[in-house]
Amino acid sequence: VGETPETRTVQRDPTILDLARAANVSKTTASRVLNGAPNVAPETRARVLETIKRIDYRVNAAARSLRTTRSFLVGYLVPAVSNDVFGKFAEVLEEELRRDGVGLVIATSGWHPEGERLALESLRARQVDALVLSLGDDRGRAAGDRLRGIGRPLVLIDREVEGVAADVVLTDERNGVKQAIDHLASLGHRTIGGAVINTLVRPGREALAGLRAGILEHGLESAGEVVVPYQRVGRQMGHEIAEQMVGSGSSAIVCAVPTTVTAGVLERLDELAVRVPDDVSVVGFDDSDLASVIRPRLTVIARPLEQVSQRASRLITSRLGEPTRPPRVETVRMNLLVRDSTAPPPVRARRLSVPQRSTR
Amino acid sequence: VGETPETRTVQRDPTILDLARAANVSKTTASRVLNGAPNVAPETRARVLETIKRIDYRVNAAARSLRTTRSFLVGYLVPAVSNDVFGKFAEVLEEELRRDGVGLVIATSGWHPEGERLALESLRARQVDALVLSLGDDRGRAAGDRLRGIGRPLVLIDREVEGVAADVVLTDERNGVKQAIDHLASLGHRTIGGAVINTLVRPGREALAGLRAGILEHGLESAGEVVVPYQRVGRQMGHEIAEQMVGSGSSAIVCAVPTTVTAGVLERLDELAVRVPDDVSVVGFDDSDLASVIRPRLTVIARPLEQVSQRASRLITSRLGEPTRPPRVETVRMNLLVRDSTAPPPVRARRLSVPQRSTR
DNA sequence: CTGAAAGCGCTTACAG
DNA sequence: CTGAAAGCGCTTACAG
Repeated sequence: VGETPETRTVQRDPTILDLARAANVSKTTASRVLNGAPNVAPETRARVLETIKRIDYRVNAAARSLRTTRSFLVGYLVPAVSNDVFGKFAEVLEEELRRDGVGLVIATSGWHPEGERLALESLRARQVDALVLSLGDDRGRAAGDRLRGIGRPLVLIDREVEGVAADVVLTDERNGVKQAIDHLASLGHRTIGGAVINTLVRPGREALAGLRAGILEHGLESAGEVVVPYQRVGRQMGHEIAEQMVGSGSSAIVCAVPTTVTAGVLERLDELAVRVPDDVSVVGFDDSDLASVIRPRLTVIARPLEQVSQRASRLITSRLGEPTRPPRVETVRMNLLVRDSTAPPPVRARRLSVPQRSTR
Repeated sequence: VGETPETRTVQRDPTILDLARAANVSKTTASRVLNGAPNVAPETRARVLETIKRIDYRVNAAARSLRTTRSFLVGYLVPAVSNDVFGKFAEVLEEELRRDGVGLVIATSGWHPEGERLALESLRARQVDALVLSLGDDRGRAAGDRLRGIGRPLVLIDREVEGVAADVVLTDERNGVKQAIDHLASLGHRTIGGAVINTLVRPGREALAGLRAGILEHGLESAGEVVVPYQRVGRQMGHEIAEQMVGSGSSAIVCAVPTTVTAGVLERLDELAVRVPDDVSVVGFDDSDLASVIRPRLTVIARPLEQVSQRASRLITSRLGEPTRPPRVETVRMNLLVRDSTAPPPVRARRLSVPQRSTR
């Protein structure tokens, strides 16, 4: 009542036209200042900048995107953000991208192929400028076909998909597992069992290869291999691993699996009255909050999680700036962190392995 | 060479005009089908739908946003997504919102006020339709002033900011802590210490109130209160809590703090050769992967994390559909989950408390 | 150094 | 049930 139309229009956010008028310039000049273009007189620039603050102007992201065909959004497809490792990836990725004014949209697959398809679709619909992918399967034909059709820059984390032009950040799990076995062998272990994440993803394949290579190289005996499907990631799976490894007389277990699984292994070993590391040594995988809370303090082979996501973010930035450059593959090393869950094998076990040793 | 211009234009995504032409309708009709408007002839609709599939059309999000002034994006401001609890919130939130075709953009504050300001700013710039906030401080004037200026629907998770019209999902930490104390009192504990998250946030204030009320109600003795600043969330803080509580003769510690802190408490107790639960009982807060991995299995008061984020997502949906409805406040209860970290106090301690009992 | 004008791909009254 | 046209808020050649 009694208000002028102007005062009632307060709700509407100021547009670039409002800004231009308030600063007494054209939209073009206002836009130039907004985008840091060089050809603007210093006083003009200062005046526009001051006006931006005064009227609390911020550019309309949708309009800018429509014009530039860039959404300034990157999507991250991930099995579960609540997972200790993927959560860390997401966190660092977002921090890095934000410096370039790029936002991170997440979509979770829930560890399922169909969920992954849906998540990917939602990210495409969102018209992200690039995608970072922690896929649940990098081997199936479906993965490759689907990815090829996306038409946006792709960064794969620890995955290799054939026939897809993507930038890739790899971790050397093969070497990581080898480090673990070197460590165990030097402690005197002769019979070693291993659990790896499913071989549909590269870390599983590499860890398995490292396991076999290490055992062969040191002339050890394998107490068996367990492959963990994504859908079975959890403590229960760990229980089964523990049972199998104890059953086959392993004095050390390399757990190249998510930490919840390793926690299940320890849990079951404890229930079976098998002491760690006195009776059995355990090596975990990755060093997150989760691992840090487990007792005994876990000896782990750890991916440098921050480094992986930093590299992923840099690959994105460089790719967005130079869309046609050839795909890049970067590899980071894993680190063996020796703590309290590994020790020399018990005397009994050592004795048992002696005859085998001399047989060779 | 020799290609027609058409074949070279393959890169460009089809627009609604391409769709309309291919389906032999107008842009208007195409748009109607896209948005499920009712007034389209069944055959027309079928034809357009078929064409959408055939040419793999998907609507340009930026253009749609520009027209509708909706970005179909919700922002989640959070101290750290790698945190077990916030990660879970983010995950469920994304799953729920996706059903409504809404994406989730995250921004992390790194537990710092300045980081929070920046994160909030980046979310605003992203022009999200609504914001979900896990703030680091819901008391300071800054929080309220900043939030009031946002001009977008707000959902606060476990926070209360005065003078801000926001929908809110609360957890009843006061009652949760009371449940823990009831439990401890019924086990025979007479001297109880407590640690709570900082009182700049509601859970800290409520937990502290619950702690005091419970101790008073049962006529117990307080072994002291420790308040944990956000910046000090970590195991080291837990060490200090353990030392203080042991020093003041507490036979039970209520840890209404992030699980990493509680893990630090257990760690230090172990180093001090104080057994849990034989010498001291410990109650943790929240039940995540982190808590599930700690030994002894933690008795906890737990927020129903999925429920909290589901409610948050529903509040958003309803708010977006009905922007002017009055703000809603919903409260969920905490659950006491009794496991292995709580037991009757040691006999010595029980004896000590007897005289006090009879003195009353 | 500055500005007028076109156009990005949609949605939505409006008219029929 | 269908379509022509306007316009959302920007950026970017183009001209001066």
